[in-house]
Amino acid sequence: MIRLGLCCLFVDQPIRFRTITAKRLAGLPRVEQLARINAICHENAATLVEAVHTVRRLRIGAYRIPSPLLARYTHPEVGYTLDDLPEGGMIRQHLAAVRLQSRAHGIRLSLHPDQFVVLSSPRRQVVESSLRELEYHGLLAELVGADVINLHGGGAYGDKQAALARLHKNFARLSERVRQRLTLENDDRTYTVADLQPVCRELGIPLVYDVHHHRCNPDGLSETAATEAALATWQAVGREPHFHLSSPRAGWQLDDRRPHADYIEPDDFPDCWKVLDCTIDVEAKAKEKAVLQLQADLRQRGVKLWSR
DNA sequence: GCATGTCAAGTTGTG
DNA sequence: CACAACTTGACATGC
Repeated sequence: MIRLGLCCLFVDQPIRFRTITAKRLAGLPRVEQLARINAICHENAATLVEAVHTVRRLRIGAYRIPSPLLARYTHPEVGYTLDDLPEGGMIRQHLAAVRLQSRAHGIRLSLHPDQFVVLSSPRRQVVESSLRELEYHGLLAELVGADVINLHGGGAYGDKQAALARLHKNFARLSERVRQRLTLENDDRTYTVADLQPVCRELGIPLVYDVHHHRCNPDGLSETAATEAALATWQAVGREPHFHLSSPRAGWQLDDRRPHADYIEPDDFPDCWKVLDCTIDVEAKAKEKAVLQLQADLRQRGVKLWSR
């Protein structure tokens, strides 16, 4: 059975997450900073409850939580912990409600730290801030019950093997709760499935196969072979596979096919995925509308879809 | 009122 | 060598 996932945001549904910049907070006294952060985090946690509820109502089986949910959590100047916030307890309660709701309804939750999180960097500061950011994701994942923290390989710096060796070494510095959730994803410029598979096997972590990135950044593997390679990493840990799908905004024939389209072109859905039991995050600008449209298109083509 | 620019962070590839 | 792309809302500033 196929489970399609929504990534972070909604277009039609009235669900909006809030944020604040560090610069905006910088001039305020600490108490005032924490009050502003508290209001945003509290609202975002309540919004997340609504998001999961809405996803369930729309019969969408997976949801990627926005990383900045707890705004500026790891910022060196204005960072904080939940215990620093006046309503930290309430925020924890909302996040616990998300965990219970997602478990009760079988909705799979994931996180995807952004491009600043790089475990392969030769720069110490970059690695240190990445570790901090990943620990924040680990805390959030534990509180809401997300089983995937998905990361890219990062830069190559002229030597992929050396870079992956650094990633390998830095992985050991992560807490248990991050390590048991971390996954690696092939990207559209540097690391392919062929590059990442050995690292994933060594680390005992799963590989998130993004077929759109594979089409932009090929490695000689067929889509079937890449799918098989990724599947093996999920089977090794006894968990449901997780893939990514998107369609190019400007068509496959143009130079730059990396930007994502509003919707998924059904023909871009790999045939070899149609019979799998797996989660597929839909990366499309039209967000929940694109997920619902693809569900309808796949159903029409006889694909069995998750629905409850 | 509306358009525009800025905001923590990394890296690659283009012009 | 500078800068756009990945990506999005909040707010300040200027017209």
